[in-house]
Amino acid sequence: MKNISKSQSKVLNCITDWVKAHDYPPTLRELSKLTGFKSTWTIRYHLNNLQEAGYIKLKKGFSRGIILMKNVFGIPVLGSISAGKPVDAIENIDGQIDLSNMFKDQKDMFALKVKGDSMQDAGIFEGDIAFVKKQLTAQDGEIVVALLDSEAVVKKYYLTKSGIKLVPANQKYQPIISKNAQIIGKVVGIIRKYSGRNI
Amino acid sequence: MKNISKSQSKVLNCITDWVKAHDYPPTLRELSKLTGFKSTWTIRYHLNNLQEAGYIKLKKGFSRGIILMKNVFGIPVLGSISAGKPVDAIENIDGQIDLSNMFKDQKDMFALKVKGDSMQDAGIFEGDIAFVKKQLTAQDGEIVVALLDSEAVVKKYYLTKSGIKLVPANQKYQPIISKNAQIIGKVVGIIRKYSGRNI
DNA sequence: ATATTTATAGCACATTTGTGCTATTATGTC
DNA sequence: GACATAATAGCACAAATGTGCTATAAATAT
Repeated sequence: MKNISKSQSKVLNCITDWVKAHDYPPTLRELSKLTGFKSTWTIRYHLNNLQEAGYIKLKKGFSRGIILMKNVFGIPVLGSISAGKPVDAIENIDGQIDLSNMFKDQKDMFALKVKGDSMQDAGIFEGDIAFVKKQLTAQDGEIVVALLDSEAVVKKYYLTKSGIKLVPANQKYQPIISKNAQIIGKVVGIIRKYSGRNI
Repeated sequence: MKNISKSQSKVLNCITDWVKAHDYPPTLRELSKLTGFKSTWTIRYHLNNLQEAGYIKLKKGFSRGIILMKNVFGIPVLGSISAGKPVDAIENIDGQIDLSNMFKDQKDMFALKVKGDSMQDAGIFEGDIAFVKKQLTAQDGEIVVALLDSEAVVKKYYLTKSGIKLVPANQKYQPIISKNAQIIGKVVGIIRKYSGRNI
């Protein structure tokens, strides 16, 4: 991304602030008030430049037709932290996590609250939220959600001659081999929150 | 939430669809086209009812002043899955995960890509993204990010007479006691993606 | 069958909003 | 200092947009 002038970043910051607060973009005149620039033309001037620099996209003729390119709700991912420097030193930022886009493809996705400790050794604990992509088949070694005796279980999947083998990641439990286990989906990710509720 | 009529849910669905596609709410006339209702008054009629039912909030005088109460980008969380019934049977939905709001309080938050296997037994693996809330102190037993010899480490925190004790969750590694370890923040959650990149 | 409520349409109007143009002020550059 | 360029202001205007009102159709109750 090109670097931008002071005025341009002022406008950009006002847009992101507004979006954070309202969940929708501002109009030219709202930006005019926020930035202090008294002419809508000045705003458009900067908006056009911001668009050329790749920071926003403008929809002609639409009110509030400003689309931010950088996701507002992202969280910075730090690559490394070194002593002395403050944590928010920009140089260390490795990327930006956009939680909204983290598990896109959402129409074929659902989430499941994990019960029990059978997948403990795979780092999936009781209370974790598992993100599941709906599919009826799986490949060996993938972690799946399967329907077994009208109960949903999270296990590792293997296909054997005698049927589907569902392997827990915990020595306390035994693998299950079943001919009528039904695969519901594949676990594509998990999320865990250490304090407070997850939902 | 109150239950709503067929027309009302039609309008609501059109709004959510629009927001998913555009990232900002529609105008009355755009909704008119989407729903097929030919009068803007009809739209307002339903919008007012949707507001009373608590599904949206209307900002008077603002163009596109519709605020959705349920987060659009949420993923349904299934409480239980039972045999026979299709996965998306609505009755099973336990809640809705709103990833954007999952780790709010974002100005004091950052994320960190976990390196190494020292927290393996706590279910934190290499490659996981840890969400960290910036703070300079911690309580016994909490998982913290600490600065040790100009390197950031993720460990369990304990305070002892001889200094800060940082305990890994892996028998392969030994606890570290240090007088000049500096707490950067507390790990409030983790997220893991099983295939593909995380950022 | 009649009355009442609910749902939809149509239209006029004031306000909001993006657009286009010209003028003025700063900021450099030679 | 003269000149060119960038940045800001002001204003007029048409299109978009929310608001308010009345009329009509459909559904429901009496």
